[in-house]
Amino acid sequence: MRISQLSAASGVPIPTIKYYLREGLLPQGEQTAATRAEYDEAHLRRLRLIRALLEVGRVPVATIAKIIAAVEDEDMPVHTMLGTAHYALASPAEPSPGDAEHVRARERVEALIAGLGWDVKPEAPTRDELAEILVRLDQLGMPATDERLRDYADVTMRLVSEYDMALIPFHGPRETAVETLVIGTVLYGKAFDVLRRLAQESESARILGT
Amino acid sequence: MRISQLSAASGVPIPTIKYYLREGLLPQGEQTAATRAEYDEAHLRRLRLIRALLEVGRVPVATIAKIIAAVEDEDMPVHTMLGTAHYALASPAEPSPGDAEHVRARERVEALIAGLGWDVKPEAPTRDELAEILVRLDQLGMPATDERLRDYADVTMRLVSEYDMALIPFHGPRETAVETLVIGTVLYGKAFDVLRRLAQESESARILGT
DNA sequence: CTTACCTGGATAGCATGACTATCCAATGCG
DNA sequence: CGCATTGGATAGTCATGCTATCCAGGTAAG
Repeated sequence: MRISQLSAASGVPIPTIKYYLREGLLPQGEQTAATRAEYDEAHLRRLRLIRALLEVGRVPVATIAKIIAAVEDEDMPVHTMLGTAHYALASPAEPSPGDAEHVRARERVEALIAGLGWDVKPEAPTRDELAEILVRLDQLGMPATDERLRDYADVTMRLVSEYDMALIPFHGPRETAVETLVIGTVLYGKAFDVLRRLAQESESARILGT
Repeated sequence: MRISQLSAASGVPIPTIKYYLREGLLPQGEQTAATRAEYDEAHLRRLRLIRALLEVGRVPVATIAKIIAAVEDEDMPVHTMLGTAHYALASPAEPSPGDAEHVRARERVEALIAGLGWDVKPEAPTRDELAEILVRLDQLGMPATDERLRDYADVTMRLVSEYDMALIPFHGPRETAVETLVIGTVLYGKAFDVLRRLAQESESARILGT
């Protein structure tokens, strides 16, 4: 299919598709002539993934590009690729990881992870992300209790191991594994968020008698 | 305290504080003279809330302004105020709520909510948000099973009723109730997200034998 | 006093991110 | 044959969230 058909099938304007091609989010089509290239189903699928990450997950274009680059680097082993993709989805580095409050929160995070017996790399950016949230909660006068964190973590792990990770085809094509991981992280993450807000509304109505 | 002290105490630059004042995120200080105003602890607290929502939750300034406006409208009953704040936190309207796919997904959402016995207003934007995610998952060839959605929802409701809503001082000052709700939605929502990513990393390491 | 420094208020400018528009020469289909 | 389409390149746009500059009135240490 040509670019105009790819555009029609996906609903993405041609200039935007060209932009994604430039940014390396979408692989080049197969050149059939100097001014003609063919696109296929894989491009359409990739385009849908890009739009889902951008529009639902608000993942920056630059982050998507990093993930794609890891997929396309055939020399990278699958677990490294998945790790790269995963870390790319972390929020951009927080400003504070230096002060005393953050260090203390960071220690609470270490203790939590150790207590759960989780296997998380010491340099995972996720650790600082969580610590930063604890700092903010403290500053707002609503510190998170160990019990609450622990409970959230237990529930999270159950769902992750039962669904998110159980469904990843680790030994299939690399592209598919990353796709499944990213969809699990971003789209189901968002689904979780929305369900939480729905549950909050329902509980609020129940408590306040609508 | 004067603006320079507020700035020093919060770490937010003076021009940024002035910007928040202009946008109505922060109430005016008490004017003590034509060119002098006094700020207090409430301003500092509000500033910390704003920064947490912006930096951790990535909530747009315009959305924060809407929430503040609801708090400041003394005529608005508490449950209306909480509803307003809550809906303001929904993602900006999705583009598709018209086509056939979305309508079908929307019906699945209705069925889910009904099946759970949740009390959610028919016009809640959250319904469309969830439907939109289901549409994307379908398009990506990874449709969400009813079982998975149901399981996510059950777990979510347990945590929400046990923590998020249980801790809201519904009958205290209106400002505090909204603050608690918003923190519960945004900061704990983010904490959940980070815990999920930590759990995913740990599971991935376990499965791939690191 | 007085003089250097803050203030609050107003206006304008900037950086980033995600597009969108315009050109251009080379096709290629009818 | 001739005109719409294509790929590639370059530049412009729009929304956000600040940041910088001015200005005149006010404060406060010496």
